[in-house]
Amino acid sequence: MVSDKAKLPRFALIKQYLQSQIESGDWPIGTRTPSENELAASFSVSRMTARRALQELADKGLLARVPGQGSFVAKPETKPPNINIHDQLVQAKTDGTYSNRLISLNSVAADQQMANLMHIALGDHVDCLVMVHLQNNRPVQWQKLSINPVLAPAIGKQKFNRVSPDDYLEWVSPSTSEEHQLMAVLPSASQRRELALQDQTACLQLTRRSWSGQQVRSLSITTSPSAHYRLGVNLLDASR
Amino acid sequence: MVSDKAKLPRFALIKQYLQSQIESGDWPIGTRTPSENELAASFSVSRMTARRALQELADKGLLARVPGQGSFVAKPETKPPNINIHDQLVQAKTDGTYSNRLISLNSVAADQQMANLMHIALGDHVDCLVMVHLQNNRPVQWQKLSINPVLAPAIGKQKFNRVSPDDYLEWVSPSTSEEHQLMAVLPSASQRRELALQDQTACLQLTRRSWSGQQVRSLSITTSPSAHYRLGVNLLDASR
DNA sequence: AAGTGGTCTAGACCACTTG
DNA sequence: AAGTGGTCTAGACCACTTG
Repeated sequence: MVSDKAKLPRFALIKQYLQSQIESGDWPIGTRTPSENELAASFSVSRMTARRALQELADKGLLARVPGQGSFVAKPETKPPNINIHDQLVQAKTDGTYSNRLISLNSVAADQQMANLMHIALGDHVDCLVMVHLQNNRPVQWQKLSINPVLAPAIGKQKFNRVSPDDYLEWVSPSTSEEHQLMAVLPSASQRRELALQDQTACLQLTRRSWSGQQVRSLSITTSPSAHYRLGVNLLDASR
Repeated sequence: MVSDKAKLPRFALIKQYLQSQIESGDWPIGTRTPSENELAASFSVSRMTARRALQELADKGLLARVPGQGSFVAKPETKPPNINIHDQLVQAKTDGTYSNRLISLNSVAADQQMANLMHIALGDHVDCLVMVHLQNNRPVQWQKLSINPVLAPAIGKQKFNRVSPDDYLEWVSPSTSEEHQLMAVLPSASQRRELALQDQTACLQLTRRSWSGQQVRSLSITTSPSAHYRLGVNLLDASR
């Protein structure tokens, strides 16, 4: 019962104390906390140890430290909403209910827009595949994926189906950074057909550019009907 | 020229050195960095100072530190895409080009779904307003905002127009946490009229629930045509 | 046994804001 | 002048993995 508490290092105990004072509301926003020296004295600890507790809470954004004045309880800043763009088909992949269907695979010459987006020369060749991702054999996402052949030359020889090209790409050439853009679109006639949509439905379209170091690795456009694809906490089905 | 470098504390210099080795690719992923003791020796610095450089880079995710073994260059984990949900009308608000038009403002009794979502009792009253947000007098966003009157009682007396109800709410009762859900929808006939949309367009719909401590403060549904509202890096207009 | 990172101490000097 | 946080030192003990 007490055993796990005894193992906590001293700076963590001080941190716990400070955090509980803040989160309980005992110290409202703007309150001055005990100084490093005061904490060091009251916890019988060196100043460096007291300092560490304060500093780590400041790093977390709970405190603001002002040289010459002291440490103050900070206004909890609104955390950037953590919309997880990647987790959509992950469940299906671990389930084993994931599969996909390749619609086309071509090597095409880049037009001006593609060249700009992929930072290559006009006319350079790009591997371009169009496919549909399925869960339990029902199409849930359409994708057009353009790949820089310099970074993933063997793409034409791969057989996908259980493995998505994105996962394969991540394997042969991990992305070092990504950019995203999200918008709502109406699917084209061919997209509707490939997604087996009866009537006109709004779709979320995610455009993603992945980099490997200084080079653009791939450009992906995924389109998913809202019935299958929502981002964030599910607030609408909250009727429990 | 050199003056700003001279002011950097020593731990920051060591940090710079380590970071440059990592980012230049000289130390690929998995490389073992010099140990705390080695860095301390080569920079003529105490171990605690060398340690700080390594520790702060580990906190940033650039290094992984393993007791007994050493510090290693870590795989840059894909940062959660930082889609900033709030920044959409911010520009207009600082410009002065923002305004809004109130469509309705009612106190309504909560139905079962609303009661569940707002964590109140069935039949409790909720302030509910519907409005359109404009930029340069052109409608760009439709909103339905439901407010817990316990937390913002004076809402009926406010005159909005240059100030959005969201900003007012944030003023009288800052949110401590928020949940979001994003989906694509087709606007209803009345939404199309209020947004002055000629033909059917796909819209991004953001549902947001804000909390003040343990209580639900407000529930907001915003709907914006994609022409006005995209999230993330603009990849499609990248034709420079 | 030698090396690693994790924690901690008791000092020090600094620039800074406060009464 | 006294207090604050920011930086730094030269030690210490620890649990741990390595040859």
